[in-house]
Amino acid sequence: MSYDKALRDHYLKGHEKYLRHISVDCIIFGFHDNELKVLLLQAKYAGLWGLPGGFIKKEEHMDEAAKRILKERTGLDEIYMQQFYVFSAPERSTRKANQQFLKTVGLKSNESWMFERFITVGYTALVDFSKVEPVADVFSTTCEWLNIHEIPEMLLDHRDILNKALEDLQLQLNYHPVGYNLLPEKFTMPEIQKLYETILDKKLDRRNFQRKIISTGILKRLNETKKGVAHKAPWYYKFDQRKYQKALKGGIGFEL
Amino acid sequence: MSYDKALRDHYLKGHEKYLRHISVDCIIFGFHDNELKVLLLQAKYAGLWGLPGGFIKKEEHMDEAAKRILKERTGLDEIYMQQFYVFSAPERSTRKANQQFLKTVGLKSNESWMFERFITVGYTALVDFSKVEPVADVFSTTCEWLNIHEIPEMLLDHRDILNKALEDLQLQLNYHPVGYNLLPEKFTMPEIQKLYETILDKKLDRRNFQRKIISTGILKRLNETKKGVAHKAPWYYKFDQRKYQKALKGGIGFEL
DNA sequence: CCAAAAGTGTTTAAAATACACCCATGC
DNA sequence: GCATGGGTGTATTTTAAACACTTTTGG
Repeated sequence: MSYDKALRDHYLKGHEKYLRHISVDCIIFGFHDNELKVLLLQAKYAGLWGLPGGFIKKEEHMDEAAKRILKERTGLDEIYMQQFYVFSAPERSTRKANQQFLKTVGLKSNESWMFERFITVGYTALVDFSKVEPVADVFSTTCEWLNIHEIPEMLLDHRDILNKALEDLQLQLNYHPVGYNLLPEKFTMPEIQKLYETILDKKLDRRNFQRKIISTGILKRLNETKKGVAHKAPWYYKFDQRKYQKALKGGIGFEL
Repeated sequence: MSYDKALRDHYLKGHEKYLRHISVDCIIFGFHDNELKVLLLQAKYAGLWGLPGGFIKKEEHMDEAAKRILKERTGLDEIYMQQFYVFSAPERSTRKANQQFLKTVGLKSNESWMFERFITVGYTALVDFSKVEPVADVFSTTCEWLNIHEIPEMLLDHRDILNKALEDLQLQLNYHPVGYNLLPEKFTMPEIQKLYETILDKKLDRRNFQRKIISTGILKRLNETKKGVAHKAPWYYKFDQRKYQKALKGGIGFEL
């Protein structure tokens, strides 16, 4: 099936496979070069950036749909994802944004389920930047990591969704351990501190941070230090998987 | 239009008015006789109890749908409602639960949008028990307040939804002021304390509670005490609307 | 005047914050 | 040997928890 044929098919018959009116949008966070990144797609026709998203199959759990979408864009599997909010303004999915697109596939706006109203559920994922191989979807020219502080204009209400996800992430930080997927297997104390500082967008006291993160018990110090730095070598740590998973469910009580 | 005609119509043509596959369920909490109550409906045919729910009109914001449903069951307007979770298991809305119902309206299960799969969004509301006049919907024989500790068997996954709502409410207590709708216009310190104790399901220290709740600034003490009690008369308080609303948005930081 | 329940204050413990000194490494 | 940045400890402040005595009111 040719590219355009497949696309036409999706527009005309996608509703036989997917639930109408509901979509899922994923906010995929990564951490690299001491910066918080988010994975975005650049739309073919508008040129604007958008969140990786998709639809729910007729017999699929919404959580599974989110994971499937994540896998399609990143190749990653087995990632913890969490819904954080439903965006339901009737004017949020405007047909205007897709007029260009419509022409190319030769459809009228009343011919496709894709131009009906959509309510979207936002999901967040925290992933290992280095393990991601971004893959664009059929609507997009490219899929890339963008610095959280350098986000260009976005499609529809995606900017609002991203902002809400960020807020949510900052709140999550107080209840759930964060970092397992964002950091490499082993990491130093300054590295995990920088991650927290980046997410919270504020400086933290080095010594108090260390005391608190240690007191949660989710870290294990390795018998190994970082080499090749022009100062005292920091220890490597890794997450204690058992306690980390326990904390993911039960929560940890600390504030920063 | 006769009752059965209207119902048949809803089953056959409701999808022209409402979005398919998405519903809203409301967990409406009230406080009375020092007990936390929840407003439930008893289904006509199964006899089981269910949450007040409904659908989203084609051009309606989901928040508006929730408020409309609340109003239909309680008569109340202008109530703060909040989405707390989306329930999306594909097996959650089973046709089996509605077989009895099907017969009475003389429909086959593949004839109505109502028997397709539904994803539901949970909303919570905290309302003034005394102002509610419960009204059953067309699927139910009765609409009543039930004590949170005496909930009978419920429809579908409604018990899970209720449990999640309760958890959410307990968490909310740490961030948002609670009580404006649950308590009468003026109330005493022991009364609001009892409310918090009921929601959290644990005893709180009288003196420490008072100090904390006062320190939030959301209360104003009136120049009036409760009369006719065989002991020292407690002061009446009311909420400082300006600060209460501010705290609703900005949050208040305290734990109990 | 007594029982019941509210008002208020103090002492103690724990947690968060601020801060200072020492140590290892590469240049 | 010195600049850089990490490791560790301690004093201080703030917040939470535990607790006791006094006050008011109806019966």
